[in-house]
Amino acid sequence: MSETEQQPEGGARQALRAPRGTRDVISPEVERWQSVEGATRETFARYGFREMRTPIFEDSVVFEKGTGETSQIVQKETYRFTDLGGHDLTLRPEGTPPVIRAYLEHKLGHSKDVARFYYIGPMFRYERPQKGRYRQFHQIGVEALGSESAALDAEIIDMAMTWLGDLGIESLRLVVNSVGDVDDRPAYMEKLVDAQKVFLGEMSEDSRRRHEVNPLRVFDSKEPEDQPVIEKLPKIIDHLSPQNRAHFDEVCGYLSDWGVGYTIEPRLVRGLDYYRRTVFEISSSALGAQDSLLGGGRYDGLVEQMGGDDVPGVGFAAGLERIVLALPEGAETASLDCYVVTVSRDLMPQAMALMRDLRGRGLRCTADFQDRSMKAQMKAANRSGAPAAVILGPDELSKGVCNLKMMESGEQHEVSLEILATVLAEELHGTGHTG
RNA sequence: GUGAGCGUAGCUCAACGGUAGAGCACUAGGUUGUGGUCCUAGCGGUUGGGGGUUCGAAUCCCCUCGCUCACCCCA
Repeated sequence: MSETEQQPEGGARQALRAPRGTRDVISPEVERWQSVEGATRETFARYGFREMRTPIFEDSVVFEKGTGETSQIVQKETYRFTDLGGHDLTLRPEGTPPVIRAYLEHKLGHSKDVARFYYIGPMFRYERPQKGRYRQFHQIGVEALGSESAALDAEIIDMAMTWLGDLGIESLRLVVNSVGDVDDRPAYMEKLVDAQKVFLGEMSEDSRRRHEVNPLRVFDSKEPEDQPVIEKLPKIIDHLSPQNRAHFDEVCGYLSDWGVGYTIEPRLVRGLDYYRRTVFEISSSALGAQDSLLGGGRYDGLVEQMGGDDVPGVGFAAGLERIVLALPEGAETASLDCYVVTVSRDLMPQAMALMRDLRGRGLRCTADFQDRSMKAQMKAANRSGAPAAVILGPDELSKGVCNLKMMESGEQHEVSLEILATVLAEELHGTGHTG
């Protein structure tokens, strides 16, 4: 706990960097994020979900009650601090508890309709960074509160698969399982713990620890030595109560009817403690060790645990960074319609006026602001990716025209300044450069 | 928190004990008003930071910071 100053920092100038585990999302990557976000909003809207934006920090109790005081996330991975007013706050490590907090705070369950929300935003966990894992990462999540219908579970799983498929992500693998609830979980846990005790000597050190902390997670072990043991342990899927078994079969029935490919994975046990009954996970082989793109499940009981009525819920969260990583290569779209080039620097006022006019008509344009030679401006125009260059010189201006040069073909012709915007729009449309 | 690998110009890399180089990129010129090819020239690094060994360190040793991958955990 003792803080020792250990930062030589000898040199005069130490480059400033983004904090460990955080990153800057810069063009062209940021355009990929934007396209994912746009497609996400459209897809979710088709299923009746509305966006909810909650604060990125909450009173720490929100996560203690929601995520769980004993969970690893809350115990070891939160960015938790006391603000100047003495409030105990936590940067949100996941999206579900804040949504439920807001649902309760604003009495959104009042109508008894199923409340459907989605969120997109940063989450924070103090972990060792790795491929597809960051300290500030971004999640896209959905929550549906107010129904325990298996149809809802199936719909949400279907939406998740449709969504990721529409984004163009290939090699998706959907696994589903049921982890039971109060009806069958306590009895099963006893059986599981007893069974594990028999094999303790054969289990890895990590799994012996899991046995103490969270016996279910032994199923998650990747240790080779644990695999034979796991095979012999009782599976919760075989110990479900009749009603939970029926619920799970119904979910699977829907998926089968719809042709959604899935695998029942008895070993799937999600990390968060609040999951009940249906759990699912979608992974992609396009990623490394952190191959889980999306995970979710039902969390009946969580709303009550957070101080509300007994409202059932189901949802999922997906990692935006991982989705972007798994995305297929896409063509870059031009971010400019034209680049304005002047023959000499004293024409800058005319160039500025022209650009104001073009922008007013909805066209995207820019120019060189460093008084560089025309050749340099043309190089910049080329680099900018703009499909067209608009050239202004004394000759053109005296005639009230400009030279419109299409960069790809190299063709160039005079166009009256008055109709430039229209002509340009037509040219761009014709060549599919409207991006 | 644990383990392994790696940090040299904007980028990708070379030099592996004798005071740092290439390609690409960038800038300018060849073209007195025109980019993307070509040619020429130029800019650019106290080799992540600190300490040590040595006559001499990018190169060897230690510490530190960071990156990467994996464990863990999870999106």
